Amino acid sequence: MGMGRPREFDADVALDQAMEVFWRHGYEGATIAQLTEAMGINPPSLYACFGNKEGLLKAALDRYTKLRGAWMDEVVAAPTAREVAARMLMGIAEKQTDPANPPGCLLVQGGIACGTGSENVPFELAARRAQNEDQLRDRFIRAKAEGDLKPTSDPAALARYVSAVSVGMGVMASSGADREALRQVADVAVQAVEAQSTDRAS
Amino acid sequence: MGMGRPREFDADVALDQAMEVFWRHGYEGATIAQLTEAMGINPPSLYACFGNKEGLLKAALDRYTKLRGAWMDEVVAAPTAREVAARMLMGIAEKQTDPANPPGCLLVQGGIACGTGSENVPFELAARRAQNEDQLRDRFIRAKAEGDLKPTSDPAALARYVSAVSVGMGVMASSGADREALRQVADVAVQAVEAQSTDRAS
DNA sequence: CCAGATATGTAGTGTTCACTACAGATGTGG
DNA sequence: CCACATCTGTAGTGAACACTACATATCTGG
Repeated sequence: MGMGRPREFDADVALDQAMEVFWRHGYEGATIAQLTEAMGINPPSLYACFGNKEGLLKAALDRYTKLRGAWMDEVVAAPTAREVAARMLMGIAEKQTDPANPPGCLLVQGGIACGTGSENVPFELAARRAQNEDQLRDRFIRAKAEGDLKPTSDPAALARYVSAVSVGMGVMASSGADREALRQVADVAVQAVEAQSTDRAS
Repeated sequence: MGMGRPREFDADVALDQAMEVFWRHGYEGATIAQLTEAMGINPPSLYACFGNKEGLLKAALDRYTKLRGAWMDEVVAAPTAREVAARMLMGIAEKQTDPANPPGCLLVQGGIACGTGSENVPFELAARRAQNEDQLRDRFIRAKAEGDLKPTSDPAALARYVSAVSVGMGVMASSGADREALRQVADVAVQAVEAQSTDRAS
């Protein structure tokens, strides 16, 4: 029994192109024709490899979060909660206005509200955003235990806050806000985390 | 020359129903069939009254911002910048989890990314969000002039920040965050505005 | 070189979409 | 009661959609 004809395209390269299309047009706004053209393949190859349109989105999301995982690790490796928030939000200001990608964040642009039949697309995106929030929360729990955050602070609320600001910045970026505007937002936002921090010399 | 047969439905009532459909499914996810059913009319009535699907969206957005205008006036009527931000964000926590409406904000859920042919829908929504931001900015400019905000503060950046947090909270609400979770985010967010405020006894 | 297995390109499939032609209904002005 | 204008319901329109049948091509194992 042979192993069949080998695939003629690189799935990861194709996913990078698909990511861009979903990023720019959203799940429902992206058509199979646009996706296949960007990926450089024909519909049967797409369906053989990813199952269907939603399967392709999930694969693209997997790749997206995998690519961003290393960066998130750097973010939570910062020495203080304040610095974690600063790295996170300043990094987001950069990334969401990187001309190499569509503006904003795929986990938001992908689809916040969808039509009947695609209801779980928003859930899928929300779940991936929640992963980042959980990572922040765990880091802030540690910061509180270390005395870096005040005893009265709520690490889960802080993580949710930073996550909310990130999402808001992404929407702004997608509607034309430039890098400097986002940096200013990040700068203000960090001050709330600072207000929850202790005054220990760093 | 007669005036023709009178309309059998109330345009505002119909718009309220259309708003809800756009809010829940987004512009592209909402179908004419869903809209006409919710509005209790047939397609020809819809097109005669609103032109096309995009015209209906604009009319629904007009009604949405009109209904919310009174509330925004109350928000900026607060005595201090801090109180403005608190009213705004706490009010948003309430509104975006009001079971009478779909979760989140129509100006975001309506469509952040759209397919080819609907490119100006995201622009349209962004323009309406910018109106709120401008209103906040003007209020913060006044607060700075009054000595309520520090001389080093940037009213435009503060307004952009509050707007970003609002949007982020809306996305969270749409993905299931409950009222208490949003209140906590608002609570943290206000502290950044507080950090930009002077210490005058209020 | 053959059999089995998987990938590819062409050319569709049925369905759903936004939108409308048309005929009948209901109003106003004379 | 009539001419005219606007609305309403029925029943579609062509286009675009996600997805696929099928013949052909390219691999492995024997």
